[in-house]
Amino acid sequence: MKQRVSALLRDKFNCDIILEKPKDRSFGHFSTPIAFSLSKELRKSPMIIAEEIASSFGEHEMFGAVESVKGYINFRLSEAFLDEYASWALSNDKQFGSDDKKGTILLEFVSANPTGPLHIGHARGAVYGDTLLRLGRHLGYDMTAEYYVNDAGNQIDLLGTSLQLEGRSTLLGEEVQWPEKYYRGEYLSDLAKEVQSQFGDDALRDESRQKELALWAKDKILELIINDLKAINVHFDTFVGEASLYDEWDRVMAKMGDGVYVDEGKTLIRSSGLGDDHDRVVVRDDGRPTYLAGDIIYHNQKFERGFQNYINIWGADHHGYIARVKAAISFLGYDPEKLEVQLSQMVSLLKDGEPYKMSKRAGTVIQMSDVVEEIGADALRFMFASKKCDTALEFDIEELKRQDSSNPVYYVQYAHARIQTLIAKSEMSLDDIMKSSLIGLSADADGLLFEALLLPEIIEDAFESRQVQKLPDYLKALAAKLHKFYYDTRIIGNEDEGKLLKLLLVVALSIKTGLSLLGIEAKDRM
RNA sequence: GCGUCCUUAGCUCAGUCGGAUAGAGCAAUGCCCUUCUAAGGCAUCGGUCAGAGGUUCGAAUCCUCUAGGGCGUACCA
Repeated sequence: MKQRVSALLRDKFNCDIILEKPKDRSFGHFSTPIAFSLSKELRKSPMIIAEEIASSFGEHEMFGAVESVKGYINFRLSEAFLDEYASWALSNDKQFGSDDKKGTILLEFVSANPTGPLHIGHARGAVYGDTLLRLGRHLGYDMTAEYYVNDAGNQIDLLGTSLQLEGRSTLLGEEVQWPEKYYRGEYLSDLAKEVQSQFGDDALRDESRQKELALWAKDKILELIINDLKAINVHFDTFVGEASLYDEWDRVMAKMGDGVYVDEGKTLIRSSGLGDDHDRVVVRDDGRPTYLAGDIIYHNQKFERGFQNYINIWGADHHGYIARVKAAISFLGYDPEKLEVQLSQMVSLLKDGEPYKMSKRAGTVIQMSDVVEEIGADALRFMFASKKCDTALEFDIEELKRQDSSNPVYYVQYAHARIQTLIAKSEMSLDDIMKSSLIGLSADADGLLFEALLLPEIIEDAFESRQVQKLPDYLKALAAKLHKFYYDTRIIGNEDEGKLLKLLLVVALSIKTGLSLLGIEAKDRM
C-alpha cells in the first residue's frame, strides 16, 4: 500500500516524499511532514504549504481524504481502495506480501564447529538467519542457505583426544592426564561408548587412531546438529567442509598475488592497510594453515560460485575478523562490499538472577535442544526473532522455562485460532463471506483492516533493513488489535457478519503468513 | 590503550533514512466470563530516553565530549 501511495506522490511531485504512519489513526493512514522542509525554500509557513498541497489532490480514487493539519499532510485511503486490495490478498494468499525481487544471495549462518551439540547462543544466529532466509525468499530473492563445517584444524585434533580420554577414563576406568583444554559432555560419553562397541577398546587407547576417530565423531556430531536445527525448523541447502577446500590452496595463493608474502618461514596476508591492525599469519612456519587460511579459500570458492550478494551471520566475537576476510576478498579480485556480515550479539544467561557462565569445554553449556524441550520450538523462535540481533541479550533461564501462557507466541496464535473458530461457527459459506464488501466499516474495524494490510511493507522493511524483529513486533500489535476488536464486537449474528468475517479473514491471512515467515505454524484451534 | 556494539519504565526489550502526546510484555494494584475460546479485555502505577554540550522550526534518533557495560584486539576456532 505504502509503495502505491509513495509512487503516486513521486509522480506528482517528481521526488521521493517521506511517508509515515501516524500514531493516532484519526490523522489518517499515512502522513508526511514535507511542508516543514519546504517552508524555508518557499518562504512560506508550513501550514499554508500543507494546505495548498492537500487541496491540490481534489478527488482521487485512492484517497478518501487528504487533509492538512498543523503543517502535516494526512492521507486517508479510500474504502474502495482498501476493499479492492483486501479482496485481492484473500484470493491470492500465496502472493500476499511477496514480491519479485531479483538477485542471488548466499546466506551463511550457524556454521558451528562439529565438536558438540548446539548451545543456546547458536540458536540466536540460527533463528535470525533462517528468518532472514524466509523473508528474502518470500520477496523473490534466490537464496541459498549454507553451513560451513570446520572439519580441520586444532579443534578436530582436540575432539579425537577428548574422545579417547573420555573413553579410557569412564569406560576403561583408567587414570588419565587431562590436558588444559578438552571437550566433555554427555554427547561425548555416548560417542565413546559407541567407539568401544563398534571399534573395540584398542581404538580408545591407540593414539595413532585419534584422527580417524575424530573424523568419525565429527560426522556423528554434525548429524546431531542437523537434528537440533530440524527441531526448530531450520534447514540448510548446502554444507561446505573446510578440509575439502585445501586442494585449492596453491591456486588461491597465486590468485592473491601481492596480497600475501612470506616472512621468517610464515605466510602472511597484507591486511594491515585494509582496516586491520596488522598483517595476519595464514600459514605457520611448520606449514600448518591457520583458521584464516580456510576462510580465505572458502570465500574464494563462494565468489567463484558467482552469487550477486553474500550475507554471513557471525557471532559478535568474530567481529574483528571482518576486516581480514574483506582484505582477502579484495586481494582475490572481488568487491568486498558484496559481502555483508551481520553480527549476532552474545546471549548471556542468568540463572535465578545470577550470571550463568557457559563453557563449552567444561561441559556447562546450555544445550539448545534442552531449551527447545522446555519451551518448544515456536516460543524459542519467536523469542529470538523478537530481539534486535545487534544488542546483547540477557535472559533468565528459569524465567524462560516458566513462560507458558504469558508467552507472546501464544498471544499471536490465539488470535488466529479465535478467527478460525468464528469462521467455523458462522453459517455463512466462505464464498458468501468473500462476496461481502468491506465498505462502510466502523473506525475500529477500519483500523484493524489497515493494520492487517500492512504486512507486505513490514516484510520488505524487516528484510531490507535486516531487522527481523519488526515482524514479530508487528504480529503482536496486530494480535492485540484483533483481541480488542473481538472483545468489543459481537461477530456471529451481527448484521454485518459477512463484512466482519471477511475483515477477520484478512487478519488471519496476515498472522498466518507472518508466522510462517518466522518458521512457526499458525494454529486453528487452541 | 585501540577497535567495535551498546546504555530507553522495577525487569526483559521495541521505537533511530530527525516529526504530532516516548511504547509493549513481565512484575504490582483494581475491575470484566448466564455474551462467538478469560491463552482474552479494561483501568491504575511506573520515564531527567546514562550525563553534558552542539546542529534546527523540531532530537530517544544526527555530531562532539564524559561516564558505565559487552565483545574483540592470537601463529584458538
